[in-house]
Amino acid sequence: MAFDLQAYLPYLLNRAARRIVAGFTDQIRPLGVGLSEWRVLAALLESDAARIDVLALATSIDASTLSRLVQRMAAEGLVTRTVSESDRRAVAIALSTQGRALAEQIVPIALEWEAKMLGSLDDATTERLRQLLRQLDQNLAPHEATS
Amino acid sequence: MAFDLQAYLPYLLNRAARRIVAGFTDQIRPLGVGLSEWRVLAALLESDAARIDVLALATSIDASTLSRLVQRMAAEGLVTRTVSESDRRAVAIALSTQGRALAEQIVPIALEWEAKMLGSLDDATTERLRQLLRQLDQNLAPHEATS
DNA sequence: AGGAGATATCTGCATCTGCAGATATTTTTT
DNA sequence: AAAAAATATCTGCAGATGCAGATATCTCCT
Repeated sequence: MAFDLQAYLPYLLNRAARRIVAGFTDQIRPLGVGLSEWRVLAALLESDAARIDVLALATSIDASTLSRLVQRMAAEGLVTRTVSESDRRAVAIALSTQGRALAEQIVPIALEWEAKMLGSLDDATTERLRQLLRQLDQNLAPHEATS
Repeated sequence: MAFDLQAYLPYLLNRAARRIVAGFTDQIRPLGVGLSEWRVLAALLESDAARIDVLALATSIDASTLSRLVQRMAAEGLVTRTVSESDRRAVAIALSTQGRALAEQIVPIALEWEAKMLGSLDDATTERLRQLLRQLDQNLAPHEATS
């Protein structure tokens, strides 16, 4: 049976993904955050006061996981949790001053790792890669409800 | 602070990877195997009677995880575990008849998902992608011991 | 041969994660 | 307005995973 795991694209994709997660995570651990925390911080840098479900979408983290994560981050003083006025089921998550400082401290590290991952690829290739990854993601999207 | 998580390559890489894992895993679950089991089966299709550490390298699964995984797969009758003659620390893992049949049953499903992921990309682009992913992986490799 | 160090695997443990099912609140139906 | 359905978050649970530290065996040096 002909099957070459080492040439199988989903495997290669996973391998590269795990690799960068491992390296980056190691580097930010001393700052007291893991990958998921960083994703939340990064997402909040863009749109502050986001709800859990919005954050879940932005970070690709499951809402239940995110719920617990955000609780811990709030306890650590990185974010604030405020019950929404208009919808008391919802919680608005925002960066605290400390959280923002931490996020801004990590951004350059994240960019370093992106650069390290890309190595000597030129800008055009990088852009092509970004486009390809988005395409793959879209091809795999649960279902295109062409409503 | 300018940072766009949605354009950040490591994130995109992870997202695509998780997506295909989720879909593929869902599809093979009825067969009683998860992603890791499949990786082991696939690796064994190529080089039978591999040791744990070799399998760990081939599948990117941690040796301790793999140890437990292989024990379970042996209990399920998918693989055989044989203490090596020449080195009694080592264990040779091989596909059982049943394991091989299962592996060969999954191969076409795996290829389907690869195709689904690639969508309408032509062969040249696919090959380019494969090359890029390998490049990224190499750029991130722990350390190039150019011994 | 005897011991130090390397190697292969296994076990303990602590964490992360996601699904399924609660709970609380809002919106839509009737 | 009451009931039904939808929505946002949270909790219970059970499995996967990886690191660190055992354990067993082998290799090399003296």
